[in-house]
Amino acid sequence: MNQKDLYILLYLAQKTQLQQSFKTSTSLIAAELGISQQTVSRKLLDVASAGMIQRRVTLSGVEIRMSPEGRKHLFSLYGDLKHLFTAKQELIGAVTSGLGEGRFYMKQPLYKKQFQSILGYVPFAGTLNLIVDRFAVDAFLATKKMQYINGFVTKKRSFGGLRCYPILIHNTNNTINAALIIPDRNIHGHDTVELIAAECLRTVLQVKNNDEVVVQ
Amino acid sequence: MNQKDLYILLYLAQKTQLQQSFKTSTSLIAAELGISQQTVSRKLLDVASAGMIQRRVTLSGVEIRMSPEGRKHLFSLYGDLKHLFTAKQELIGAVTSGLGEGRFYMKQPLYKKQFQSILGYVPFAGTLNLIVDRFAVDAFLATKKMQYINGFVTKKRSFGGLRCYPILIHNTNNTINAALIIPDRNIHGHDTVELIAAECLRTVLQVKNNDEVVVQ
DNA sequence: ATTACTAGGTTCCGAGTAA
DNA sequence: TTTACTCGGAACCTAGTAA
Repeated sequence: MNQKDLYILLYLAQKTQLQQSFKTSTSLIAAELGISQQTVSRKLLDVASAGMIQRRVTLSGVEIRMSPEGRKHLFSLYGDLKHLFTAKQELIGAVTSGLGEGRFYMKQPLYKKQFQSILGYVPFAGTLNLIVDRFAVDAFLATKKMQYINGFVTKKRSFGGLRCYPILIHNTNNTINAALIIPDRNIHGHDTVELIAAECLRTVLQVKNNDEVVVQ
Repeated sequence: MNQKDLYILLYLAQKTQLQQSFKTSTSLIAAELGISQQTVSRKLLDVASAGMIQRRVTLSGVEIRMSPEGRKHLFSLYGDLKHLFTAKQELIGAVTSGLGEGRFYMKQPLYKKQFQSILGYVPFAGTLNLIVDRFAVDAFLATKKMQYINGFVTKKRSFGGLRCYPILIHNTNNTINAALIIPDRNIHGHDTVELIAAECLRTVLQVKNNDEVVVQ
């Protein structure tokens, strides 16, 4: 079967739920897929001759079933996608110096209270900054659960909200629960992320600037 | 993006593992996919302008990344396939009279012994025969685990092997563990399957000929 | 009403080649 | 070496229509 006809097979798989037979007509499929009746007729013949479906012409249209080969073909695609989406995602970053701002933020009681309830611990007063690939961050975070830390206002100034992703951070020295945070008012570009944990990450991981750590 | 270009996106998803960037060249992809360099160049432009990938031309080729939209697109496909393949499969059949052969077979000690070890019980001496859709059987059994019952020879005659699938059978009256068996020497067409259980299924399910039961 | 053939029009592909 | 344009030819799609 031509790779390009995959969408036809997917359509038929949906309609047959992979096992029931499906009574329809070429013009009905044509209307649903936005192509001509003639093309549907031809495509069904193609897909059937590739052994992907069983096709029977009746008085009132066509009756279609997925064949074992068709199911096998789609199952293999399913396996590939499953592998891609469930593979352990990780983000590699190099340690860099923060601006010392993190320490100030982490001391705010209204942040601390929220972190305690979301993460189960009060973070160490200081963040570990990592230089990462901005695109890799997007992809990595897409697979992680986000929890929002609300901003607030004090007499002196206002503090913005933060997106907080619980993660695991490790290098050759250690592995610890931590959280990746992205302030709404981001002082870094998207090439830098901040990590917080119950303890001082620099100490626990025994890292200095430019050392690599892995976030999972 | 054109539905037909899905195979390109799948190829790129594999190569990038959905998140890493992937340095390659149009001619390299062309060779791997068996199409021309020119077509690859055009397809990459198409897929990129559909927002599915991020593409950067470098001195030595192209660098490709999946975009969030591309991942979303594939994730939705993954979800569809997952739904299809993990949906609870069931087989509906109508009770019919056997030829009384089942009872004879079920009395053979060498079958009984194997059933005991595979199913955990000695089946009732008699089978319940169901008329089913032969294609639906294939599809249904494809999702089930098969266990083989060996044939054997006695002084009087030889007995063939059986394929045995542990299943759940139910109707409005009851639900019980049972097994679907398909003799290697099938006396029925593929339109009939035989079911065995610890007890007499006709009695437990309170069924007579033509009543419907569901096999899961 | 169907499916599916033929014919012609459109799209798509790839060889050549510019940048 | 690249990517990607032009353009001729191949592949593909759909209108018309037979069965």
